[in-house]
Amino acid sequence: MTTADHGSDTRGRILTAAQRLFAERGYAATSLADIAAEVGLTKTAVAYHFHPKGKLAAELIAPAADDILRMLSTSYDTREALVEAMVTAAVRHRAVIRLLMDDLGSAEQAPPGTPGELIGHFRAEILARLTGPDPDERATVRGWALLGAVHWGVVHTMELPEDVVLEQLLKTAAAF
Amino acid sequence: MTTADHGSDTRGRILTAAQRLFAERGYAATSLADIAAEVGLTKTAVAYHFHPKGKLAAELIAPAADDILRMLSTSYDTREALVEAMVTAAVRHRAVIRLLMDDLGSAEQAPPGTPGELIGHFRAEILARLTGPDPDERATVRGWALLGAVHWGVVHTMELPEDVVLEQLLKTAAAF
Amino acid sequence: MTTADHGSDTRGRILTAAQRLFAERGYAATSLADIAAEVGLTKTAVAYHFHPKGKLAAELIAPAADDILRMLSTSYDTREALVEAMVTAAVRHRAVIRLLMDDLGSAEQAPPGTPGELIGHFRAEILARLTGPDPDERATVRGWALLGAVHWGVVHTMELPEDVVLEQLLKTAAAF
Amino acid sequence: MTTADHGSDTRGRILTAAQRLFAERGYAATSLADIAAEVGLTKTAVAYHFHPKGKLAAELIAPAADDILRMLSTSYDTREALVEAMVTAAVRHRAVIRLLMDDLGSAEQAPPGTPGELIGHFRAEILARLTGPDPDERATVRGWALLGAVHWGVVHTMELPEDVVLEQLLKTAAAF
DNA sequence: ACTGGCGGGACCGCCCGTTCGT
DNA sequence: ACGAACGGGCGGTCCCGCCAGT
Repeated sequence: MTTADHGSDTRGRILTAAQRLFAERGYAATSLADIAAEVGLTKTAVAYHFHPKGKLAAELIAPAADDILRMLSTSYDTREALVEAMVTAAVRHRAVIRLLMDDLGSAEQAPPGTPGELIGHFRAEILARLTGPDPDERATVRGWALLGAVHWGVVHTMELPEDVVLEQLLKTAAAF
Repeated sequence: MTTADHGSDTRGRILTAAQRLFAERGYAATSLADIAAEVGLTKTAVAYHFHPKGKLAAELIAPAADDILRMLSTSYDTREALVEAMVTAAVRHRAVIRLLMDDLGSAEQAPPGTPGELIGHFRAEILARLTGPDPDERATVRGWALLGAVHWGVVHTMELPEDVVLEQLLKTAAAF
Repeated sequence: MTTADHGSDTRGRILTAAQRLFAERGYAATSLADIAAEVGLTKTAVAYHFHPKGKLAAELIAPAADDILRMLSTSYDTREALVEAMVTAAVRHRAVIRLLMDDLGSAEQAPPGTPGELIGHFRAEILARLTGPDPDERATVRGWALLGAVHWGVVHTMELPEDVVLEQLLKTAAAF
Repeated sequence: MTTADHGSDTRGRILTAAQRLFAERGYAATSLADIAAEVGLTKTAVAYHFHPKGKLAAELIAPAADDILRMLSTSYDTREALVEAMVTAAVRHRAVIRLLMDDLGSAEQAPPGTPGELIGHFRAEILARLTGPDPDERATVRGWALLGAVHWGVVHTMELPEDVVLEQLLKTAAAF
């Protein structure tokens, strides 16, 4: 209605299926055929809509990436505020957080231009914000630990209500 | 020198190379050819020593798996003691912890008998120990978060001195 | 022309080529690449149409297997009638008889479900019908000899006219 | 005792094992490793004694081949006499007849020099003797049928007493 | 918008043959 | 005489990408 969703929105259905499968098996372990089968199409149809495979991931993570980018360009008064923003973003985009923080960074060789490159920078940037400039070794460990806590806390609790996860994760992260 | 190391210990060199590559790219993303190239051999030579590919992973994680198993069969007085044991084990085996906690669980289909199955149980068991029996949703989130903190805290700080990582991670985990 | 033959009937051409090569070299000794080269395709294209390799064999022997099955479920008045039916079927399907009676039975491990298993039963069943129930050793030898006569008489005379082979084989078999 | 059987006659044990496996699975489907395992050796040991794999087959079929050659250079008064000689030879060498008449002829490409070439000539020669010079199509069919009868009658009755097989096969062959 | 057909490439497993060393 | 170690090559499977149709 917003614009014009032509034919029962195949694109959307592909996106949804891909999101699920990527979240379950990971990006590299999910083939176009798997996705196609899930939607009831052929591999070609999927490839038609999302040309190379990477574009599927790119489109899925786009809103999340925007949020993160915005977060990164914001200056928070306290570390607590930053952590809160981070956790909130992670929970809101939990369906694709694995792609953003793990999968694409390792799976692809990250040739410049692909999302893979971007992922690497994300993690590095967020870590930098968490640890401050020129961090010592201990701060680095703490930073990664926090990132891991949020990541796993979100990824492995997909079946739990979103607000519960958010609330608890905020509490947990604050303890760091 | 002790007994007779025939080919300047090719097996060991393969193991070392594989450990590095698995840690960097993950199990599934590392081919026998990659490992072979790293050691200066052909795929065939690698396959000769470890056949099939899974045995390589199995041998790499064996000591770590033993430690974890021992940990799981031990009853600790306090939760703190359990966490400490867990963190210590994770750090000591940090070179293969990714295989143990992530990679094999997703990569392989986990047909019964393969290590993949074992991995799944590991995580579930450890989580159960952390959260106690019949946990509520919040405890579950906290449990996964702790696991994630340890995992990432170890995996992404491979170039840092082991004792520093251990010390800091113990502190961080205690805060949970 | 009838309906729509898309790619000048590649499937059929593959089937034909495979039939020839299987008959000449045997199933196991014929690779997908061999077949592909014969048709002017790549290995991939062949695998696309018949996947896995076993399906090629399965499709080739299907009509013959049906005939044999029908034969086995028919009760003939005289032994002569049975032999005649057997010879007729063998000659009619001479292009694939090697697959049916020899190749698949030995080549594949015959894990239940594969055609290999079926082949073994075929031979055993036919033999049982020829020798009658609870045969003595001499009858067994005679049975196998008849089977061999038909098999070789058909397989090694592929370039001879079908009706000549049939006629002569019927005469020969009757002498048993 | 005749000469000097050095080390518990490893050669002989390899030969025996190979004979069995070749008879069961066929030449191509039997690997050097299979044979080695059967004898309790490594592939290398087998390869040491029989250099390429073909020599194993060659040595196994040598006595049988000699018999056949002698048969082919003999002129028999009647066709019956020829058939009798043929059947007798086949039964006597039944353990390797599959190699002689089937396996090597198809498995190897028969590059000149290998036994494969020889096999092809064997069959052609024997057929020629059976059918006479310049045979018509019907005689050819009959010839192959006889060959097949003998072959299968021998190959599929390996567990039966040799004399029973011989006696019955002579009778059967006479009916042709 | 969607499909069938096909190519190219990579990976693992298998097998034979060979060079060392014992 | 025999074993450990290693190379080269092939076979089947899977996956992504492309092109011509519809």
